[in-house]
Amino acid sequence: MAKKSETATSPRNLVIVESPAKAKTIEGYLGSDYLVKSSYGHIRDLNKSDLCIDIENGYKPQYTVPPDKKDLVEELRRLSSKAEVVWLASDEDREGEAISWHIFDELNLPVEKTRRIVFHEITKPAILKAIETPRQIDTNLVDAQQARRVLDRLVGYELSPVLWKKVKPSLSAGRVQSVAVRLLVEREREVQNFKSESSFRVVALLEVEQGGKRHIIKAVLPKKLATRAEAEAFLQTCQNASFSIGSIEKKPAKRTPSAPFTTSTLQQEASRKLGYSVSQTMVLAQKLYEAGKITYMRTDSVNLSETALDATKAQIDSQFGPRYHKQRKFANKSKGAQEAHEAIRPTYMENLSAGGDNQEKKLYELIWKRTITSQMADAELEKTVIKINISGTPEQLEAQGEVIIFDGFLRVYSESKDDGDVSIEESEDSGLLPAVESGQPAALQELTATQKFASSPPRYTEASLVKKLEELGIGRPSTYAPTISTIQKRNYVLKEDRDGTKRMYDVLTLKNHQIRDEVKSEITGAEKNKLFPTDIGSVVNDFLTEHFDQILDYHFTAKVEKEFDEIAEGLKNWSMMIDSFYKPFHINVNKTLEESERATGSRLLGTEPVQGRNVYVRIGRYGPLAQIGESEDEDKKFANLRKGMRLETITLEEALDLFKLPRSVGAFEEYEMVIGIGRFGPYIRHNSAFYSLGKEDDPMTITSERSVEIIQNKREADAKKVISKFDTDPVISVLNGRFGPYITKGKDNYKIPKDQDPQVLTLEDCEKIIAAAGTAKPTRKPPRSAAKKK
DNA sequence: CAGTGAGCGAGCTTCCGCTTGACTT
Repeated sequence: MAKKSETATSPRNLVIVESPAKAKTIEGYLGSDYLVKSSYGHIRDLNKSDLCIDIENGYKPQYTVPPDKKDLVEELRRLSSKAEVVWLASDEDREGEAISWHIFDELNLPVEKTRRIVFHEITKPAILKAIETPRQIDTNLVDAQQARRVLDRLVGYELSPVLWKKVKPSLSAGRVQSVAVRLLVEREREVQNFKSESSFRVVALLEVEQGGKRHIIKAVLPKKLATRAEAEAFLQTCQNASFSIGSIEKKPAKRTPSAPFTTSTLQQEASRKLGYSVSQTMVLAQKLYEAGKITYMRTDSVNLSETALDATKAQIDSQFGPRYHKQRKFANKSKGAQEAHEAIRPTYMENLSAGGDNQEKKLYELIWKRTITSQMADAELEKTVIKINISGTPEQLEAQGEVIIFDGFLRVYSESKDDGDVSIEESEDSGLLPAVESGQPAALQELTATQKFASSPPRYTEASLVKKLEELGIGRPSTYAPTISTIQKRNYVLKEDRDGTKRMYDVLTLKNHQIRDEVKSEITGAEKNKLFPTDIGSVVNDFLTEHFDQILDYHFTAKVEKEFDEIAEGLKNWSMMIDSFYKPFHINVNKTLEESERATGSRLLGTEPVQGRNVYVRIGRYGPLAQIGESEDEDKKFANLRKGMRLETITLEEALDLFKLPRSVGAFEEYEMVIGIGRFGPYIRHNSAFYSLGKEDDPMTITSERSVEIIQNKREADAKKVISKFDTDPVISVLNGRFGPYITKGKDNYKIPKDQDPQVLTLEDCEKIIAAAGTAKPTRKPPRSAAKKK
């Protein structure tokens, strides 16, 4: 590839796009008369440190070029002054139009040499066509973006300070993040309040004869039995009944592939199939994009270019045969679809594999499969339903079978479903059923009625939250991942695993005309990588929903989006739209600041049994706490809530238990041993030293003897810790650590080379090792506190 | 690191949506 030098033959045309990877591709299509540069997104914005909106003057925004964009803007200024024509080729959506306008405005480009062009796929014909049909900057669309920008700034920068005063410093609120947190808080409450009702599900195994062979059919009773008594009665009816095949029904069915990936569906599938977090998926996709392997990864379009459709067809024809191909054009549901990009797809369908490491390869494979299958034929199935008669009751059992007649797209890929999307019936294995005849007898092998508990609505994962936000029209492909990380950074939300609890359930079995009764156990409610609202998240949410219900409304974004569309169509003036929002909003902000109580999430749990004083929980300066007595009382007592405890769900008993620690378990070597629970778990304090309890020790019941044992074990381990000390240099010593022997000097640690014996190292040996490591970075302890610092 | 829990209030924090780098090994 011949590299163009811009100084040698200064090109007459400067094209500015948003992304450098895109610039590189396009330059290849356009020949030497064109220089293609990237703006790297927006080149200027409202300054962070201030509101930067002139409320008195039609909400005029004050834009600044951020320091890290100064050089870039200067370069674009220089190149554009030399060029004869500047082509502004940012994306064809609201933000893209604004990016072009900001460049135009900031660089003072003369109108006569400026052209606005757009294309929604990066193919040569699309680019050339765009060049042939330039237009002017659409100022209505730009105004719609300014309205969006100004509204978000006003909401974020007026609401957040209310939280600093009324809840806690450094908190934040915004049109997108606050609704995301609300979804989680409300779902968590649904889960907590869920009363799991149980019913009995009946499954029968029946033996039939067909073609001289015996087959087992699995059949279910379509309706669930509400009570144990009903289940028992049903089994009794079946106890001496005879079974026979009733009707047999066959009907064709089909399955249809999904549309190609958008940002949100890619995040969901990568989460379900590969276990990637939302941000992990984006980082990997970015690498594939930069390497030219896939199209742009931040898109809400399901559209494929003509080029891509042709390439996909060719690939299917050669790999699977023409019968497997079916051209499909997918359209976006939202009518105001801002189709700036294509769907996410491989740039070259003939690349079956791509990506630097294993994770990238897996993601690429997912994208390739999803793209290919979107253009493949339906899978054709035959569904069979066999009804089974029971003598002595009109109830029938039902066996379902499904046979794939033609696999179609299933040959490559089957999409997985979110939690809760799959009903129990669908998830059952339903394969081929034997070719029985109506009236034929069936012999009951076994019939069970199993108690099943209804499950609560599922907690959100990162990806399912993104899905929900997208459904509500909240947030954009470029912000899903950052939003998810913001609400975690603010400590509104925690992503974690939770252990389930044991639950007993009844199983009634009918076999050999005998009914047997069993109690079995199962683990329920275990969660992996789910989002849980924290106490602070819930308190902030309740405060905001109480005082700013308009902003927290799930349809607020949809409502303002409609107005932005009207601005874009020239039907509405943007600053008037903002004004009619801001005036009442601002009054409400001031009213809330003046009138509302501090939000602490305080709850009165009950009274403590000895003196009958009130027991509260609330958020204190250092987090959630329990309190005995009134805040005015001199002798009130406090205790921290422990990890996993929540203001909303803690009981009086659990709160009272918190006050039982620290407690003394007697004396040892003339010092008291005190049991407590600190930041790092349960401990024994003895002679101002701390000893951690083992996992098997319960701080409430641990004995004096066991405590002494723990202290002595720790002392022994510490004694083994020091291998050598040197009198001449007390800073240096050889120690035994978690990862084996090492040398320590002050705060720095050094590895001991494998060929040296740690036991016999002299001070000189140590100094040599340190000097050898000298220029290299010493192995440091992981910076634990770094994340907590502000 | 194993506490604290308010208070005068300095000076700080904060939004959403475009897009990638990089102090070094």
